[in-house]
Amino acid sequence: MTTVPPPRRVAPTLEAVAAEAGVSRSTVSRVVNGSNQVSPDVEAAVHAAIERLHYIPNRAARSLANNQTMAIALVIPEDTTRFFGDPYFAAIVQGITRGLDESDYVLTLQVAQSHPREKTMRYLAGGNVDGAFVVSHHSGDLFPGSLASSMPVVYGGRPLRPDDPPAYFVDVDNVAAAERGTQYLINKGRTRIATVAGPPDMPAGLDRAAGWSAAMAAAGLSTERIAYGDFSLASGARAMRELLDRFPDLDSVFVASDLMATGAIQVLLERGLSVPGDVAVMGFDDSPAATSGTIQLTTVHQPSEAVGAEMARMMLALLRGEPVEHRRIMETHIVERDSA
Amino acid sequence: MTTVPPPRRVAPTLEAVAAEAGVSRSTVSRVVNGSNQVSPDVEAAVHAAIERLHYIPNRAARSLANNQTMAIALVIPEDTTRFFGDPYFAAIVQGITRGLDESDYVLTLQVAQSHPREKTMRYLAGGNVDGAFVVSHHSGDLFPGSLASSMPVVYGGRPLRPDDPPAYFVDVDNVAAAERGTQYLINKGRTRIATVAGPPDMPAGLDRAAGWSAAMAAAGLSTERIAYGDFSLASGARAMRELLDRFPDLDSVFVASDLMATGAIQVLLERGLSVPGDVAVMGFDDSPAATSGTIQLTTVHQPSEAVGAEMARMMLALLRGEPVEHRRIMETHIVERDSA
DNA sequence: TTGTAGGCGTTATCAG
DNA sequence: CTGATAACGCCTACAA
Repeated sequence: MTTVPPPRRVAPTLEAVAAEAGVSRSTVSRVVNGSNQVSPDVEAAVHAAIERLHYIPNRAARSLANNQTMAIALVIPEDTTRFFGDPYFAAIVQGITRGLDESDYVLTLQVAQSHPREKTMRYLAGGNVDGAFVVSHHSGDLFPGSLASSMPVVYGGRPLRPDDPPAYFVDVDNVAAAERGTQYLINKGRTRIATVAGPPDMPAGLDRAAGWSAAMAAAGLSTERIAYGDFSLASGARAMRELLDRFPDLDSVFVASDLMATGAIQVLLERGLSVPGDVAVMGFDDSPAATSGTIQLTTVHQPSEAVGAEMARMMLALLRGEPVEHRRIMETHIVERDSA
Repeated sequence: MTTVPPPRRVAPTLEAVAAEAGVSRSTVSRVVNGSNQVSPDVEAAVHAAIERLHYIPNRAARSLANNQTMAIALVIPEDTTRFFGDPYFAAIVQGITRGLDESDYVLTLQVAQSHPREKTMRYLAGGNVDGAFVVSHHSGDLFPGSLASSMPVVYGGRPLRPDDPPAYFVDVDNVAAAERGTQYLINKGRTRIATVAGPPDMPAGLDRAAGWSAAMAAAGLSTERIAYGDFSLASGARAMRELLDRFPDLDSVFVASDLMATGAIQVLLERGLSVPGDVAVMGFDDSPAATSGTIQLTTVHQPSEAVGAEMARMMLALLRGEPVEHRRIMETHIVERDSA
């Protein structure tokens, strides 16, 4: 049982440093902000004083004075558990924080669960951040363009809604990547290639299904063997069962995520089918899930953490007022392992 | 290619609202802060003005004036990917955000990767937050007591270091919970019960192993069948293999996390052993991982999200200056499913 | 019950 | 190159 001490801090201020160094506040402010208009000796003296007093600038005062919060929101429009259940997002967040490390910006977490999203909007609209990252399974269905007009917004993954006004985002070319993944299966001589697709209301789900479809069509193969999951392991298993029941003749499957692929493989083995012998399976992501199962996944690698880092870079540039291209597409490639 | 508009906001201020409502700033401030010293009609008028102008208080100004940041740090002393790879943490974060929802506090994410943790410390020491949540696999190995003396700190999970000064934390009784889980196996008639323990440098790993050990000893059973993992799925598989190699006679295994249990089961099945027939397996967590595999896990349930919510409640109380007990222990119970 | 006046710690504009 | 001197938007005695 203890009560916290009264809040008022006793941190040294600019003023104190100025006194200590025998100069004016303005001068201290200048050296703190790295102005080059200060004579070397004065600068040294100030630095010494700062050191001695352990001075750290007060963020609130700074914000108030120059109207910048030095904070960026990380908006997650859904349940954290679900969100982070997908290693892809964890990696993106990792990349974002890494990308912001060098800067003075701080990340504030905004979990906008369905209902109280109003609080989030008020927070953002209240000018409490200088920009926002939006990353989600259903990116774009939630954030009015009004937001983007008041501050830089960078999306992780292509927003679902039509591009008006054009949004900033970084993503991979899911269509092309899926096409290539499917082509790999075709090259291996597979012909009855099924797919476990992601939800049709998410860009990644949509695009990967489209890529599979395109590759199949181009090869003159049937595109009827399709089932949907929601990117979770369990849904992958479910979809695989459905596929097996409806198309017992399938000889391979292109799965839209490693997590789902893991579930699919479990079902395959459970039914006594060999992988890749009877059924080859191709994943997507190259997340930790790809190598944590019994069978190492052959999969389409996408640089998730790099996507996050790129988002950070984009945001920083936007914040500096530099011109920035709206979309940044990262490279993917196939990682050959044991499942196909 | 677009450049962002100049940053300066044009948000209405207290002043503007005052003018609009025909009162003074103080009065507006009072109604905004819910003072009861305002006559109903004036209050109504002010509210109307606020509504009309879409006024939102400026956080920086407020912070500056009353020396509170209304922000709480969420400190994660490690790789996000690894951190969120464990559903337990995702759930805790979920609980924290939920618990903070009603309040005006905001969460700032501090990923203190090994090296630049200094930045984090400076940030915290700089008075940029009013408190800090610390949640990690290795909680406690990193944060000097100095931090706790300058602001409320609430840990998720018992800190590893001796309790001086006593830290605030919420956790479950891992020893007792593990004991009960092991006892369940004993009650089922198992006798050669192995364990896949967590890392010995984490409280949860330590305590659960101790619980298993205690239950075994109390029943006069051998405590030699032990292997260690790091709470990841892959490590669970690895440990299970080791166990099988060293103790081919084992008839069950108490695993310190569902994720590891999932890996263990994969290995068991792979080796042609039936679960729970040949080997019963008991998990720990009751996370989504418990029900996402082929075999539904019997496991020790711990209320992860509630832990987070409780952390938030504790923090809020601390921030209000209310007396708060240092440790809050949440209940666990066994969930019977198919693996044991 | 309401208004006045300072101050919170910085930055920015202008003289010197 | 350096130092006054206003803001920045809000809170809070103190007065009225």
